[in-house]
Amino acid sequence: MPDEAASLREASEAWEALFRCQVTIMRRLQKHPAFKGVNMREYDVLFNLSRCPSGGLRLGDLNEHVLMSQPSLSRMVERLESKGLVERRPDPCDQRAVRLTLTDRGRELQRKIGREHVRHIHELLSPALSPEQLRELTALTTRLGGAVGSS
Amino acid sequence: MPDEAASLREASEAWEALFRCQVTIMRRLQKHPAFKGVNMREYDVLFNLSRCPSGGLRLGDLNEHVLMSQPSLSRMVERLESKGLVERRPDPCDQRAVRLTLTDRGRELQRKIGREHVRHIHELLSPALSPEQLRELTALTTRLGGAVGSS
DNA sequence: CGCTTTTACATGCATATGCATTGAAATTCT
DNA sequence: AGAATTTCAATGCATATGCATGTAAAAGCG
Repeated sequence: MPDEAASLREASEAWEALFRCQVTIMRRLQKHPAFKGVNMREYDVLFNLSRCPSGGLRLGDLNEHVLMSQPSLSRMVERLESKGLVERRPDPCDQRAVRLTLTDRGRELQRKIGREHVRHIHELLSPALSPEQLRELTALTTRLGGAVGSS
Repeated sequence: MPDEAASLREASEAWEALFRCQVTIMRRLQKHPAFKGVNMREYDVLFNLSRCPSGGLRLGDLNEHVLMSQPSLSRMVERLESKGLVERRPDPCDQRAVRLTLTDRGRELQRKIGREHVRHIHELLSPALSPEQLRELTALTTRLGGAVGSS
C-alpha cells in the first residue's frame, strides 16, 4: 500500500505543474495580436460553437466547457450576438432553453483567429516537447479531464 | 522530415487537451467550501507568497506567475492587505518597487486552505491517473512551462 | 389535472478586471 | 553630470464578472 502523504504530494505536484504551465502558456497566447478585437474567453466560446453540429449548443451545455459563471456567459453571448458573431434562437424542444449558433461572420472570424492561434501554439510547444511527448501529454490530460468531468 | 500539418495538429491538440482538462478541474476545485471567503485567484497569490523567502516578492515578479494584469493584481493585493493577509512595504533596494509578504494571519489562512485544497486535488486526480502517470504529467508540464516561460 | 419542485436562462447590483495613463525612481546615453 | 528612456507600481474610467434573485417553462407528484 502506497504512503498516504506521498500520494497527496504527487497529486498536488501534478496539479501545480499543470496549472502553472497553463498560466505561462496562456499569458503568452493572449498577447498575440489575433486577440485584439476578441479576447481568449470570447474566442473559446466561438471555438466551442464551431465544434458542434449545426443544430447549435444550449447555453448550459456551453457553460460546462467554459470557466465562467452562467450569468457571465449569458451576457458574453449577448455581446457576441450584438457584434453579429453568434445567433441565439429559442430551442423548439424546450421553450426555456436557447440554442446558440455561429453566424457566418462568427464562423469566419473563428477560423481566421484559429489559424493564427494554432500557429502560435505550435511555435510555443514544439520547441519544448517532442512529438511523442506531445502525444503523451494529450493522452494524459484527455484521460484526466474525462475522469474528473464524469465523476 | 515530419509533416508540417501533423506537427501543427499535435501541438494544438495537446494544448486543447491540457486547457480543457485545466478548466474541468478548476471548475470543480473552486466550488469547494474552502474558497468561500477567498477565491482561487486570491488563494493563488497567497500560495505564491508562501513559497518565497521571507524577504518577500515584488509585485511584478508575482505578476509573472499569475494570470492577471498588473493593475488588477495591484488592486487585489490592496484588498488582501486591507483584510490583513498581506503586507506591502517599500523595497530598500529600489524605491519604485514594493515587497509583498504574508502576515501571520495570511500564512495561517493559506495553510488552512492549502490543506483542504490538497486533499480535494488528491480526490480528483488519484482515481484518474496512476502514480507513474501523475509523475509523467508533472514532468511534461514542468518541462513545457519552463521552456515556454524562458523563451 | 392542479400544485409543488426543478430546470434554463436573464437581470439587478455590487465588485473585480483590463486598458490607458500617470507618477516616480532607476538606467542609459551622450 | 544632465536629459532622455525605461521600469515599477498606482489610478481613472469603462466594462466584465459573480452572487443572489427573478421569470418562465418543464417535470414530478398526489
